[in-house]
Amino acid sequence: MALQHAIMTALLEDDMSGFELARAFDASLGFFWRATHQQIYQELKKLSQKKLLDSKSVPQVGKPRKILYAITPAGRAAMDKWVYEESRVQEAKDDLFVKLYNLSSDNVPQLISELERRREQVMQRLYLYEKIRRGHYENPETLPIRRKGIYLALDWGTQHGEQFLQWCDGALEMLTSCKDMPT
Amino acid sequence: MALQHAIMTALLEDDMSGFELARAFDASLGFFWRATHQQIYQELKKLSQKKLLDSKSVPQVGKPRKILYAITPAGRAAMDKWVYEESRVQEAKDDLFVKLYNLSSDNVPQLISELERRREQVMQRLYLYEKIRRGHYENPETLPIRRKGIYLALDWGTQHGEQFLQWCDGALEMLTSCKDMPT
DNA sequence: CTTTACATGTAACTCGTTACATGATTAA
DNA sequence: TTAATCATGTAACGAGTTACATGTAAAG
Repeated sequence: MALQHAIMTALLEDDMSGFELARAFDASLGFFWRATHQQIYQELKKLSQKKLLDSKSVPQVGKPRKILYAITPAGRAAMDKWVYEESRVQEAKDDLFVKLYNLSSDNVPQLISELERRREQVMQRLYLYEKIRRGHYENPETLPIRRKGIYLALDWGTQHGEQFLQWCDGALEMLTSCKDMPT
Repeated sequence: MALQHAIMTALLEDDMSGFELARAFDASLGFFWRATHQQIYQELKKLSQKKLLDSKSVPQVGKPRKILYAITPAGRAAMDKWVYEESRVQEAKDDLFVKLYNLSSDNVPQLISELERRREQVMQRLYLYEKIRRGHYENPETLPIRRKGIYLALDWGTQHGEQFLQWCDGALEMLTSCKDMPT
């Protein structure tokens, strides 16, 4: 049920529409909890029904009307409570490693290209993190406390990405040597 | 649909019952794709229906009967095909970082203890990896190719865990200084 | 006689994905 | 008039979780 909490997290900063939330997820929170717009719209509806969010239709000039959501006092209380609760352990789910369990002389080239693809994706993500860091998190010690939390999350993302690249290089080396001298 | 593939991966090595599979997941494959016994039993049934697995009831002495599953030629073919397919990007889903986005002077102590809890869990996992490595993967270069893949997966797990510990220490330091001098 | 390990399941529910559907406004 | 951006949804399905249910056999 963390998507609901991720949505409310974003709404603590600013009132937003479903569409704006979807963009906000793409730009930041979604690094740690991905969501499609469909799911966001559904969860917004549920949160409204539970009175954790208020909604109002806002007409716009030159654009279709949007539905703005704002967190209610009950919503804030629910968030405070949630942060206090113990979260369950992160779930390990990644095809890539299951595929590695299936490594054979036949599929080495396939796994090499899969790793190269992942490597490229992770590098792109790292560029993005670097851009955000330079733009908003140059001096972490001087940030207000809320921003420090975000900084720490992004810092994890950065280190995690760098670690992946490092591992990936070693893995590619090993796989390449498998390909060259198959047994 | 990767749980089905993870199950077949395990069955490539050995015929197993649902119960044995659940244990195998706890001991190794589950590091990368967690599953409960309920889900495993359900997926085994589906895989049997699709003729990717054969099942037979095996009586045992001193224990209840078990249902042994074996991968069929069609199952092997499906696995080969799956490894060849492009896997979708890994899904980022972790409460912890969403909670960090909610950092405030009120919940700093809570997040500190959450991090300490995680740190402990990761250390335990690292001990386990280390034990496995010493037992079975001392000389990765000399392993048969399939085992090299598993080695690489475990190696990723190890590096990933170590990276987390490192990040965690930095994060705890920052959070502790927040607690000491609140603004 | 009680606990632990072995062994297999069902039902209800929530979460997440994919495909489909609609429509306004602006710029080329 | 066509494409791009903004904006909100529904329906069907598949994946995953939680709670519940049942029973055998060994060991203490």
